[in-house]
Amino acid sequence: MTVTLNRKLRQRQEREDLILEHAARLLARDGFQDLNLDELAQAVEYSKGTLYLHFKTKEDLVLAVATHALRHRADLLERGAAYPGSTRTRARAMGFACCEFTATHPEFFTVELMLQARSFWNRVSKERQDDHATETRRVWTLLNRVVQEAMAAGDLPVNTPMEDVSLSVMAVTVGSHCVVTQPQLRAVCGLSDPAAAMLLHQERMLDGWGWKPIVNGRRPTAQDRRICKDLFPNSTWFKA
Amino acid sequence: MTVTLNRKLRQRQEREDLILEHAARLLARDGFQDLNLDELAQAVEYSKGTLYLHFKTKEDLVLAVATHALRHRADLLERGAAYPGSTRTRARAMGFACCEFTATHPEFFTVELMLQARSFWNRVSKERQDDHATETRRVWTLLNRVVQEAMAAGDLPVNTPMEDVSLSVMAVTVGSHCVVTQPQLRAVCGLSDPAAAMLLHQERMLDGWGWKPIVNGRRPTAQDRRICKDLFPNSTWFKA
DNA sequence: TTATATTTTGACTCTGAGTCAAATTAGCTT
DNA sequence: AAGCTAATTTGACTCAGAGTCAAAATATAA
Repeated sequence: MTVTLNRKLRQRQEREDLILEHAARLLARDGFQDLNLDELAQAVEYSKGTLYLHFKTKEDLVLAVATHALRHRADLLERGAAYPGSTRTRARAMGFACCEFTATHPEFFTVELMLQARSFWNRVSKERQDDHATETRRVWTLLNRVVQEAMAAGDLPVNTPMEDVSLSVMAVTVGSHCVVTQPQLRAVCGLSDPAAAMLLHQERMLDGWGWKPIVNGRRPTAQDRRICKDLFPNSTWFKA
Repeated sequence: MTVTLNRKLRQRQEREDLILEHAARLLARDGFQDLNLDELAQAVEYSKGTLYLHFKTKEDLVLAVATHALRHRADLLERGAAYPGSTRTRARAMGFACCEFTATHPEFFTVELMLQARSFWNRVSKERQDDHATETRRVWTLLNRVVQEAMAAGDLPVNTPMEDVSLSVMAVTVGSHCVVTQPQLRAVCGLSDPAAAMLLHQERMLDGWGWKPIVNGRRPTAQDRRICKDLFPNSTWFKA
């Protein structure tokens, strides 16, 4: 009885994961607009009707993909935040976590930008909204904690507005991705490595808040290599 | 003969401007997805067919709106860049220009984010692509020039990578808007004034590059008020 | 094996972008 | 002004794809 019910729930969850996995792949390839639910149904070998047993709308499905990715992002950031060393070292480790994340979830930022649209949130179920809010809060809390600790450790001026620091780091992260990804702009400026640009901008932002730097020079690559090796041994994006 | 032709071209341009004006309004209200071309046709009192005499696709139309806004943005930034004073003062004036711009063109950043999508650029005419590239280049050149001058004036360390500075400023600008506009995040962090957040993050980014600040304190509002009064006398967003 | 409940399906509806043959309007000529 | 032709404008139509739901398929119970 309950055994059967459990198995069913598990199977349902497995199917949902399968859908999300393929959806993420197609999103990365085609973007939101060109994501075709008939094609997705074909890919997962279920009917379109079945997709709608899991998700209220296309937007709902895509939000689920985003939240799934965001959860992974929070996980990576947690690993970064736990790296031994000064607060600035940990901040950098979190920067690397962002790089690792963008490499493993190329669909995320594309989708993240959809989340701006009022119309998007109107078409989304309450539960998935809450799920997304939960993961957002996780990331937010994580950032705030490190900023807090930096102030406590004297690595950041006391009375620095904690929330502004966190917000600015988030802003520069998503913004770097936007800017570096935009085709028109890439044509104009020399196309730099997205991961490197994101890291660089994050570092300058932290400097801007007066966060005590790791070293005075600009290229402490020895430590960088170590962090990457320790935290993300399979990373492909790290250019030493 | 030529007189007639000129009049026709002028009327065509006027009609296009009318369409763009209404499209911008509807975009700000509804976003890209919910912008309805039947409704737009009704609003401008022309048929849908006529819209398609001007624009290849919905994306083409929206890109035209974006480019129109971007041109205005470049104009405002030019005014900011020409403000008398140190390079840092001018940089701040350009920050105010961004605020003025977001206030007057609320549709822009919404649309700007569409420009990430591969599918978007596939559906757009070559000419409008070029128009957009031109204005993008204007903004880019403007930023680079100020950065260059800052280095020449000794306000920025020599050998600062000019393009990285410009890119980071663009990133933090668009990123701030993204982050502050996203509903989920606004719920999590205290909702701050978007214009203020954007300015603050820009300033910290410039500090991060070691751009010599205007004063050492955090609130040089007397000069701020003067800049705003001089450049954007009708601005509604400035909170002194 | 049959009856009933649950799950899955894909043909269908409906919306809205994009098209194009027909209607309208403007320009020219007598 | 009337008639003719070219240019312009139109809106009913097509088509793609999101979302629905009655019917088919499958699982469970008796």
